Amino acid sequence: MKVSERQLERYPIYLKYLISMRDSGLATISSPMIANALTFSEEQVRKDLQVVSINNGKPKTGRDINELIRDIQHFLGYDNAINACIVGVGHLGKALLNYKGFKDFGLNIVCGFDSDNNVIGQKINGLEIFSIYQLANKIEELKIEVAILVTPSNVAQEVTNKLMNAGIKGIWNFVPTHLKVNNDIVVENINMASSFAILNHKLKK
Amino acid sequence: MKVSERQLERYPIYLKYLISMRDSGLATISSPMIANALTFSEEQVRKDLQVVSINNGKPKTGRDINELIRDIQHFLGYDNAINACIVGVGHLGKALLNYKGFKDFGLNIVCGFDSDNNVIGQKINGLEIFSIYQLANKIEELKIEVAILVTPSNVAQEVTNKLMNAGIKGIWNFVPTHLKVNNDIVVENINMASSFAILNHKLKK
DNA sequence: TAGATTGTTAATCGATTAACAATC
DNA sequence: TAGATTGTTAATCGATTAACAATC
Repeated sequence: MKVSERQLERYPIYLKYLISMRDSGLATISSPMIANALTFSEEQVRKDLQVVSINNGKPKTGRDINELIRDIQHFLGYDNAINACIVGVGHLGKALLNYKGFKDFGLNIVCGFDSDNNVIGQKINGLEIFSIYQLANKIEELKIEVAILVTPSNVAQEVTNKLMNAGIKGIWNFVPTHLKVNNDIVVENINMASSFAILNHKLKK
Repeated sequence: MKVSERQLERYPIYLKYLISMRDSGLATISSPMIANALTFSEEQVRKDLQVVSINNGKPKTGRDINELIRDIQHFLGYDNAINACIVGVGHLGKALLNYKGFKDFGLNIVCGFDSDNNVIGQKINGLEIFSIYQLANKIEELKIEVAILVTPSNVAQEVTNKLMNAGIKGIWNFVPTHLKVNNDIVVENINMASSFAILNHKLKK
């Protein structure tokens, strides 16, 4: 079963909503109800949920909400956490080191890296900051698969090259720079400028 | 001329690349060259650039790089800055208050808001933090159009309601919660869980 | 001139929406 | 039973890619 990226993006949104509904005491939920709450179409919700659900829904009642939550979490791999590091301990890097939400989606931050001697050796939120020269060692030792890239733009590609040499598998790139990587490396971008372009465009009409 | 959201997301990516090429001394650039650098298809690049360009490209040479930069910046509204505020001065809120990159894309952060008396009245990066009770006043006084929402999840909707009452026009939502808003309010989400779902999915196959 | 790149029009591809019989 | 919701199959919609004549 193949899923599109748009579709993948929707599952965490379903999940958040379903958890809040469960916490407010709901036991079952229907696609039209979810669709209405999240302003998706009900056909889309039904299709999306079919893809991840082990059991069928029941006509007239919908789906068991706990089962659905479990199925989505499993599908998204939340029960199989990935170790990650923060690369670049500036304002945003520090904020991400302190962010509590990552473990909710199976992302386990184990340390940070920086090139600045003033931060190397420090602990932030209990996580040690290592020198960029220790990348290869620590990635292997701590079984780090993903680097969360939050360096200044001008060094992003150079650091990316180091990460590739150090054996990283994926890069979650918060830097507004297009990274060139080997084609066995997975890159996913958080691009604030792109997101804001949509907001701004909608505002101006 | 209508543009899709996917397309809008690409323009800031073009822009970053074009500026770096200009800074390295290039005067003109062709669609195939851009396509190759950013791993887009050349047809797509050509179509995208046609939409925003005032002048046509020249067969065999391509487009004037400065003109192209100007056209994209104008199309994205970067020459018509929008005032915004940070709502919620936690780790991420502080990082965004300190972030230098916003003004590059026409976003002018003018202040922050929080409910915690320990931060109200402080200045971060020269920007004053006001009480959430001053929302309506300050939004009018400082001509704030956009709120950058970085509160805890559990108060996001409640704060959103306050923002709507205070006359906000757009919300850039960094909180992983689906916001219910009046349909004259523009919402754009930065959803880290959604982005990570894509990364994780690609990693696991 | 030859050839790379352009702009435009047509074809393909993929995702969303609609339709509808099945069923709890 | 009646009716809401399901799963599935077909239709539509929109975006990307391909084709190709025009041109610097």
